[in-house]
Amino acid sequence: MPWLSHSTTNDVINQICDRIWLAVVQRTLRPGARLKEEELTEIFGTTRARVRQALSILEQDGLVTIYPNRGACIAEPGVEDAQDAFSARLAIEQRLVTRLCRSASVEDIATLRDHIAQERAAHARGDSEAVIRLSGEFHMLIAKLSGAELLLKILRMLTIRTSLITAMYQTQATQTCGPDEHDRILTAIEARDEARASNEMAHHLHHLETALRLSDTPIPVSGLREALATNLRKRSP
Amino acid sequence: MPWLSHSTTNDVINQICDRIWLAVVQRTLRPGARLKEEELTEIFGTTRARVRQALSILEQDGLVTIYPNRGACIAEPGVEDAQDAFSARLAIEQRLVTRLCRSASVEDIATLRDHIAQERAAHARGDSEAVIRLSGEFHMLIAKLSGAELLLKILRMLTIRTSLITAMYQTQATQTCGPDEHDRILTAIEARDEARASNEMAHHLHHLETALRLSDTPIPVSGLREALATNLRKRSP
DNA sequence: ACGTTAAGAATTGTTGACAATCTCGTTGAC
DNA sequence: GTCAACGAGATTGTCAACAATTCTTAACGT
Repeated sequence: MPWLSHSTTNDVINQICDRIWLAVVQRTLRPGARLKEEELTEIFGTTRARVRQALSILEQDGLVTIYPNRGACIAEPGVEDAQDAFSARLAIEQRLVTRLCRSASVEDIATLRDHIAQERAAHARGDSEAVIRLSGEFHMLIAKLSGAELLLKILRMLTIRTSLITAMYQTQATQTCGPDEHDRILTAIEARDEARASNEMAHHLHHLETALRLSDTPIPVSGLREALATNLRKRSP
Repeated sequence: MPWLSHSTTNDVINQICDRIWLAVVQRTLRPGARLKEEELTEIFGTTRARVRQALSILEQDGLVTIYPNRGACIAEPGVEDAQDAFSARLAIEQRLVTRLCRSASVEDIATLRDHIAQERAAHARGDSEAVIRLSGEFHMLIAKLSGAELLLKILRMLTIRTSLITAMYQTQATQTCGPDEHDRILTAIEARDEARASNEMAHHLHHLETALRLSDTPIPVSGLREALATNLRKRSP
């Protein structure tokens, strides 16, 4: 259920990381949002040292930016970073699906199919938060099933960037191109057609990227907030 | 001069990370070597908290593994990780050289040519430590010149893995295939021939990997140490 | 009114001592 | 002689108070 076990063995820190990461993915925390240490200690009922460690990890992952002596904020990657991230994702994920075509077991395929079913369900009932989250999880799932620890870690870093970018440059309800494309990828995997799976993945990622590129010039969401109001409080859970 | 600026803004921590990373690259620190916190505090003349932060970062990078309540050691990646790392490096670096073919300035090319000259010099005078270090730096340099922050960070993680693997599974003086192949890559970049540059890079990485794969069955260097003796002291600088 | 400056509040960074855990040599029973 | 329990020493993990920095607010002079 937690998105991904981090490298830390400490449960509390992992929980902090996961919750923040989840909040970003489902748009509860916008890029640029302030993360005060004391606030987090209260929320998670822990000490400031733990929060500090968690923030340090999240900075390594690229989810938050720590301005020395000034605090931590959800990161605001630029368009450059977005292009790099998509570029790298293309390279990594094509390799992942190719590998999965060879190594996927019937259970793996069943797992993926089940996941897509969940996506469809969320899409059908208009639960946009779940759609966004599940859509990202699909790609992480492919990495996890392919069994490559390292590639999973890298893909996580890349997904964080693209998620942030999506949160920043999303004009309106650019539907995250429903589960149909995921289904096409899975079908190719099931048919053990490496070339087709690779192509479908490329098409899918390209689709994602271009959907974002539309809103290239507009200013990031939090730019306004940062420029105008300063004392916004985060909603309490 | 420092291999790569980390994400931290703290100079001391960066220095610790760089020195350890350098020591690993030039085989002063072998995989599996113990890293006691107090020892490091003395060496770098800092506090234990800083050392702890540095170790945490290095763990994120995959250079050290931290065993809870038992201390930190230089990581010992398995052959699986090696294959993944090379696989990812291939994907990333092909993209990097392709990009560099378009964006490289004359100064960039001069920088690369100068670097290869240094490699040749080190190779000529039999300075194997410098050869290993410079050979790795060449790839990082390509990433840096291509201007992609993210890809540089990822390549660093991958290079760490392959360096560790090289240190572990290197049978004898498997010469790190001299600077000639680097030169071929640079020539292709200079000619703006994207396809050829990409191919040369692929060939180069494949060469690196197969040179390692030869010693697949043998046990990692520090496996012996870990299994037999436990109280080895690191040489003092 | 505007910009500047300075004290106070809020927030982050650091330190040192203390607690928890592990390592390893010793002792003792079988 | 072998093995298990034990305890001293060593090493890592945690915490709470203290220090340093930044942000806010308000007063002040021009």
